[in-house]
Amino acid sequence: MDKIDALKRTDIFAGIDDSLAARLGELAVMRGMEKGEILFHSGEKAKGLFAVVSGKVRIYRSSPAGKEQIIHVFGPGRAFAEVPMFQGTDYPASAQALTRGKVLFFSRDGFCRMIERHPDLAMATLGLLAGRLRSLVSQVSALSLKEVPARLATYLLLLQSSQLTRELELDLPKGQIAAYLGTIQETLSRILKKMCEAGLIAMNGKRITILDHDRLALLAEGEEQL
Amino acid sequence: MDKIDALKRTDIFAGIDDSLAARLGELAVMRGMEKGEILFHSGEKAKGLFAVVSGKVRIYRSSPAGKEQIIHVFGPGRAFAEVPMFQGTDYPASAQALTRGKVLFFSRDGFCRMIERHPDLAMATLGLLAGRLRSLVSQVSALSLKEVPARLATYLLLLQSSQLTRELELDLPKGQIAAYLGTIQETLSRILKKMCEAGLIAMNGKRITILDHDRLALLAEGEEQL
DNA sequence: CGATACTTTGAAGTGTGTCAAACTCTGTGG
DNA sequence: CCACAGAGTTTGACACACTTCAAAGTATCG
Repeated sequence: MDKIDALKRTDIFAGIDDSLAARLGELAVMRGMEKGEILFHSGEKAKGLFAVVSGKVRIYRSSPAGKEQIIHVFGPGRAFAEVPMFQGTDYPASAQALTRGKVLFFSRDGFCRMIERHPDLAMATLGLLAGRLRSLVSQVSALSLKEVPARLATYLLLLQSSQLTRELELDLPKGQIAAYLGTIQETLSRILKKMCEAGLIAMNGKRITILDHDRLALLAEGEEQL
Repeated sequence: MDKIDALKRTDIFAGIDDSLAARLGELAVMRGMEKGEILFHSGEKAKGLFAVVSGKVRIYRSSPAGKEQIIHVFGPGRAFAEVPMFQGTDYPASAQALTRGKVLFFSRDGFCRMIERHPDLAMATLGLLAGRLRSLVSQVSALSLKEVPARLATYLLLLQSSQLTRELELDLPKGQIAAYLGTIQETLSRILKKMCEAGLIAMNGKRITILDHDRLALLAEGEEQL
């Protein structure tokens, strides 16, 4: 896939006009990534902005003790590392490839100059940041207000909402999902088991079927317990 | 309450500087809403951004079958419809006033025009959102990676960094601080006591003195325990 | 000075993390 | 095709940080 095509498929640059796309294309560098590869570390000086072309990238932070909290997981078409473009200069979190794939890279200076000159690009970026802000706010409240079962229920319902059926396939290994939910594999495993026993879901490896959508929603709201 | 005041109390524009606030203030329109009033319908083209000044607004979607799903309920200070506003897309959900109240409205056209005329407004708003994202990222990771003592230590050091002396005054009732740290009054109280006993701080009501800055910093990093 | 809000302290209960081990699945190479 | 390695997953026993519940103590303000 060529660069211009790829960048038109990203959330930030969707809908831009051709001449601008061409110029951004000159700016962009396509690069491959291997599974497990670190794209940047938290605290490092930001060199630029990324957009996923193929594969998956996780944005996370780790504690000295080695525990990790996943902040986001981005798939094709999603841009990341925008924050240091506009505030501060170092990455607030680390990025690692979850799979083999490709990313587009835009250097910081070039991108900033583009934004200043093109108001609609600025608007698109504002939209992107506003969306991120929203998801982080709900992540914060979930982490501090809800217990793991409620967070898991929310996650399952979110995954399912993008499906047509009552089935869903976990898009990440369970350990990664646990890290996203702010917990660990073992706890996740136990809670999934409880959910099965309670008749809320059925599980078969990575495939999960929602059996009782309403009670799962109650659980997600914290109005009911497991 | 006047417009400038109100917009400074909103989540997205909190911490905005005065000149920017003044310019946004020109753009903003304060309007009343009656209980039950529909502010916009899902699928409508986004005309702008709202922020609740007083009262409550619910964001909901209704299915073809007539069933309604409430997605959010927003109270004073919360902005909504930012994403579609910045992206120029349709409203993905509907908004209805749950109570009598007031909202601030920022029209998309006006905002766009202002951005075109003042590119620095775009950069400033981007910087604002980016800064909030940065702090939210830290909050998310702190909640799951650090224990309460470490979060509290971080908070104290943050408060103190804006002071000239080693003393600091708690800006919120302790119950509120506890909520911010993702815990409860009682726990906070106990940990403060422990910190006193360990000689890290001295406490006198709402006034706290940092006695051992270095060890507090180690605690905040999770490198040491209480 | 009394009422209300805030804070502190104690005892008991619980969700979740830790450690350790067994188990399953997948793909690889002999 | 089987055996093996390695990652991912599940399970159990145990420890502990934190919450809950309850009550007493302390500020603050009319």
